[in-house]
Amino acid sequence: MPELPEVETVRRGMVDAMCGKSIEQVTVRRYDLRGGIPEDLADVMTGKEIRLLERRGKYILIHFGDHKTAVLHLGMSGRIRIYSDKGAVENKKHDHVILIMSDGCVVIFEDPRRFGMLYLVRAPHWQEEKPFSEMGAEPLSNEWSGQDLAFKLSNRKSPIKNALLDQSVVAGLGNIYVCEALFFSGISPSRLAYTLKSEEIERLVVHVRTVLNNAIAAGGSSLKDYAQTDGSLGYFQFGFKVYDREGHICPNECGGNVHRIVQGGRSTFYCPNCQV
DNA sequence: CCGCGGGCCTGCGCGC
DNA sequence: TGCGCGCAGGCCCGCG
Repeated sequence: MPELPEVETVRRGMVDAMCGKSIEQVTVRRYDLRGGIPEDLADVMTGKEIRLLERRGKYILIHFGDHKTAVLHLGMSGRIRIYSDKGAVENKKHDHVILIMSDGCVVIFEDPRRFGMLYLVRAPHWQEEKPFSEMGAEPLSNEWSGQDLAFKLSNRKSPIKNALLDQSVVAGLGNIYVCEALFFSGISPSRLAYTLKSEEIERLVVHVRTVLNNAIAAGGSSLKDYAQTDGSLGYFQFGFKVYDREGHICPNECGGNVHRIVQGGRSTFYCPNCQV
């Protein structure tokens, strides 16, 4: 799925269309997404005013200011499309949930692979529920630091690549941005997490933040499935240094080239020359 | 408790 | 042009 920058881009796109407005009508076309859409979703959401849209890791929280909060996750292929009025709406095969807002604007949750999720949690104590209760720090917040990351890595025997994909270590990273951050940090993805020195961990924190911020500024990355809420594409994918660039020369011009290996069943891209 | 592999779905690009 | 295969940004579960 979209990783943190794409989810943040989607959240920002949803704010104007939804915040301060109420939901007039909810249509659920399919309930059998991963985890299942709750049967009472429409009952709970209809008529509610949206007070706040918040992101936590790769999740978007839709707060109504009452005892329920809706949780949206885009899975691997989820999208949100927004139309400013009903007349402009296109119907697509995998449109699973359609929200009509009080001003006539339409918000559609589309997800071909159905790995996405939309469900309800208790409010205001949603952070006490899984997966939020087990989630690591927000990497762009002040609560995240080299010290925090070092603590999380101190007993980890898995490769640093795998550890950074674990949402309980730090929230919101996925395959792309982990590869990119490790490249900028000059750290091999195969290094066992607990062997990183504090100075390397400090570097990693800096580069994770930089790569995420740059990607958000570019509107995220558009691979096969991801687009912004107005259908336009992010363009950060043109800035990838190593991700999906197997065989290309290393952007550091070290004389080496980008390799692909498989870790935990997923592709990792890196420069064996620059990343040690 | 931890780490790994498989499963969940559909669509796309590639090679034959 | 058509078809089968491998692969994809994530997460959860069960096993060792």
